[in-house]
Amino acid sequence: MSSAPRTARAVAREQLTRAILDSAGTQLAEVGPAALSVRAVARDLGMASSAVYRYFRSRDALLTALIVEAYDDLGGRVEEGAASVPPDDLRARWGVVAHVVRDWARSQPHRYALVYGSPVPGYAAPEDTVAPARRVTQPMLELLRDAQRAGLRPAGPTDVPAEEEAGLTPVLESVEPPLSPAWGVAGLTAWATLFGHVSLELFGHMHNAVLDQDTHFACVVDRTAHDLGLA
Amino acid sequence: MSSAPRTARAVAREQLTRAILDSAGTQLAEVGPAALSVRAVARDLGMASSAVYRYFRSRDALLTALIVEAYDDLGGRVEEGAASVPPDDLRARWGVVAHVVRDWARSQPHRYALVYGSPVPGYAAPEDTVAPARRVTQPMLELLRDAQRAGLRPAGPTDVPAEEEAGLTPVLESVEPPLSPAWGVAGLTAWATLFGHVSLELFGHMHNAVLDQDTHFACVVDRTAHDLGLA
DNA sequence: TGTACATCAGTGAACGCGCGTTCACTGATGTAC
DNA sequence: TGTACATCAGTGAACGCGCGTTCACTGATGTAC
Repeated sequence: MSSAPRTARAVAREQLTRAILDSAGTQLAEVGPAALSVRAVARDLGMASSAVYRYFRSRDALLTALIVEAYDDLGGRVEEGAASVPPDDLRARWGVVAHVVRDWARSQPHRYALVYGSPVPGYAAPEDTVAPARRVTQPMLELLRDAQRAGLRPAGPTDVPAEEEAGLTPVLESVEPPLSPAWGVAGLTAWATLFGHVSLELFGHMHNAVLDQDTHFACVVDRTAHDLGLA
Repeated sequence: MSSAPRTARAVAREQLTRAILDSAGTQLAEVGPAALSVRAVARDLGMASSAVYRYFRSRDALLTALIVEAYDDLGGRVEEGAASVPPDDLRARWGVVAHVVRDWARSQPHRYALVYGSPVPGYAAPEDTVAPARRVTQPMLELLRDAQRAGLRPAGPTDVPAEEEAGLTPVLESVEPPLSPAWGVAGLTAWATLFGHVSLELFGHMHNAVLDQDTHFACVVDRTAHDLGLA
């Protein structure tokens, strides 16, 4: 149980767990989450289907692991991206975060669809997925907090009804010092724009409308930056 | 073949076609599009599974019919909503359109997911779905055109790069007179915000963030209205 | 109006395939004395 | 260090179930003379 000298069994277990997740990830890209099959994974790895149950308690547990992995992967990249620009260049930070999300989604469309697309029927995501999911949004919230701290103000109306202010409590208090209601609404709107754009593009709704997706996305990011008062 | 005196066969065919679509719609809500099953529909209607093939050439054809029906249903409601307010009250029109989309999505989440959620793996939507899909967006484009005509201007930056202007051609020219590039970018951004918000809410990403969904949506609609220069 | 023929809806069996999960079991790896 | 025992990974058969699609066929409905 000590840390350094891994036992042969533990090493094998770790490797096979990875191999199962990788194979399942490939599956996912081909048949989608609803058709993800324990037997197909086992077949792919040349083992009995029952053996997979030594590693994942059920098909749903395997799906949960894939979801957590996807959030962690994207979350890690967003964190890295946010940290890669000068802390006080908020416009650049927003641009990097937005482009990281879109680039990741485009390079791994099935993983994006797994976490931000339609829910998988009959599957209820357990609590384990909540914390990884937050890794993606937390850097955005910190960006808003820093903008507020810097004395910036979002564009547009700044008067938020009391009812809304109360309803936003979880968002507003997810950073220290807490966000003002106006920043909360502006941030949630920008969040909807970003993920809305990526979903529409990835799911094929822009195909007949916009010819140059990269250029258009840059414009949308610019617009949202203005809306957030960052430029 | 004359119009009034329908033959008994034609009447029966129409009714059974409807019954199949209704049953498939129920299926959809329970197991999702990927698991939609011709045999289950047949079982539900008490007929042989092979009989369904007299009505739909394949499972995919059935899925296509459901998609077309969903777009037509939502599109019709959006059209009605847009027509239900005074033509020159553009702020009200945007509000109605936005709320129609969200209300429809919340009341029929599986149908919303079918058309705006993750693509169904292995299914490629045929050309037949393009026109119905446009029914949803066309009233929004006409709203933008009317705003432009009325001399309004979207908030934020109005200088659009030439590259983007060229890429937006399909959108800009989908109404008469065509939209300016600034209106195109603003409109596409608002579109992304609207559908992004609805997807995030419906797919469970707001659950831990926002307590009062109705109030928050009203705030987002208000923000986008300002962003479009409508209020 | 009645009859002969063509069209169409629906059947049931069949093809070839898939799935998640459990269970008793074998044989290898790890651990404690 | 060597041995006895416990733990664990992996097997293969089984349970009970599902699927899309095709095909030859029956019997009812529609049509043309």
